[in-house]
Amino acid sequence: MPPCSIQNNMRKLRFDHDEMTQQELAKNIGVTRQTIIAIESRKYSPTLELAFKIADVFQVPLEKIFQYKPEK
Amino acid sequence: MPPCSIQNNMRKLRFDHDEMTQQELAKNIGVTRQTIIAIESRKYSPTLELAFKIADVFQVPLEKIFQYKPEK
DNA sequence: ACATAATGTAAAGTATAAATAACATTGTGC
DNA sequence: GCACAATGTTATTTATACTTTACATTATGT
Repeated sequence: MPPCSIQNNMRKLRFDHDEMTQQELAKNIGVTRQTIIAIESRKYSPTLELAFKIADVFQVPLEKIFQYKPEK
Repeated sequence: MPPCSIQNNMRKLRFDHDEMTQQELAKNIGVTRQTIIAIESRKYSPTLELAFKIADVFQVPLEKIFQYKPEK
């Protein structure tokens, strides 16, 4: 099913960061693990706040993690 | 009253772009004028999709428009 | 003064992100 | 094999972004 229109490479970033688990990431940015799962699997897009927080954790610019892909 | 934690300089960008009106901007990105008002006045943050679309219209990187300011 | 364009404000409804909880799957090590 | 950690799935609920409508304010021009 066509999830959301925002791509991301959080999985790669987690593993590049000492194989950080979803649980750890969730705790770092103050959300639940389900939210991480949903974003990684593109069930839905994160809010802008969350996107910034995630970029903060990985110390990369937001656009290096999230890319907008218009549906068509 | 500090509503949302995301700052932006959309007003400046609109006027820098030939005084683009809220109505025009709204139409360009496919939302209503109320949404533009709410975001500009920081009643709430845009979704990540919307933030990307706005950056697209003004042809600047997302982070040049929106800055995250953690509440403290 | 009047008309109109641009911006602002507020209420009620819809859509979606995030929380919470319970259970299922996959993988790794012992 | 079993135990446990990490990830995935589903469902229900809460919070919030966005829409729609209607009306108010401010500015500009004739």
